[in-house]
Amino acid sequence: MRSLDKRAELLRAIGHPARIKILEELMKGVKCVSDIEGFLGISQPNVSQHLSLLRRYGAIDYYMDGRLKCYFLRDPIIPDIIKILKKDYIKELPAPACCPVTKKGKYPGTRKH
Amino acid sequence: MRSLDKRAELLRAIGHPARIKILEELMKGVKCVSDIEGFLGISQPNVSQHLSLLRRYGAIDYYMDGRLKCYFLRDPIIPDIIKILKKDYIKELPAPACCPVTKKGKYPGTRKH
DNA sequence: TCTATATATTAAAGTATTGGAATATATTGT
DNA sequence: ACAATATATTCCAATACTTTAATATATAGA
Repeated sequence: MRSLDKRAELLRAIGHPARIKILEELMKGVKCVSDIEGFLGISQPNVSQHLSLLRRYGAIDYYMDGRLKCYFLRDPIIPDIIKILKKDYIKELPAPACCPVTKKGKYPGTRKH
Repeated sequence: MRSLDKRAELLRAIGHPARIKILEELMKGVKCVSDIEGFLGISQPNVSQHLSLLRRYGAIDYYMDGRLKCYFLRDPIIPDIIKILKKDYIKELPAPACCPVTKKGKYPGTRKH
């Protein structure tokens, strides 16, 4: 299992609108840099920076096809996370039942709200 | 479905070792602030700051029990993400088959690696 | 009401992330 | 070898995040 630090790192690597969009598009299939530049609408150097970061964290990789770099998903956790982010959750988790026991013990006072 | 920006925001809210640990512990049950201070081993004000951030993004909430604040998970996406982060993935995603078609078209040159 | 306990807030300082601009590198076709 | 295309890198200013330290607030019990 990933260390706590690696888990945090991974979430931060994914946690940028441009990078989430890149990963979502890569889920549909391989894309070269100019494809990505096309749907992101940001500068080419900035696209490269985001791709480079994602690759640094092992989320994606690429191979050369002529002079194109074809990027694809590499870390299998990515599709799982992307799917969950798109999921619709109808309601909040149920609040815990009255007066659960914390380490300090169930406080004898009355619940305020 | 959450907007792209909200999805990024959420991942960044979770993406810190202390906050991941907090959420993991809250999955086991309600915890008050001093419980959390106990297992994180960081200062009480810093714990409060992390809790406040998680609450600002709707990930958690609390109720009062006497003078204790009992924190619990609120956003149902949290357990799903925490579970995935702990999952063991044995191998990388398979590299795409040779010469897939990108928007620019399948380049006629030879693959370099 | 006074005190102790539990938690929150604020400010300041340090650190990391981001995007723009300019430039560099690599590969193909000529 | 040269020009054109595709992508990467570097540097920098701006912004955002994190932590520490000090202080503030709220509640319960005496």
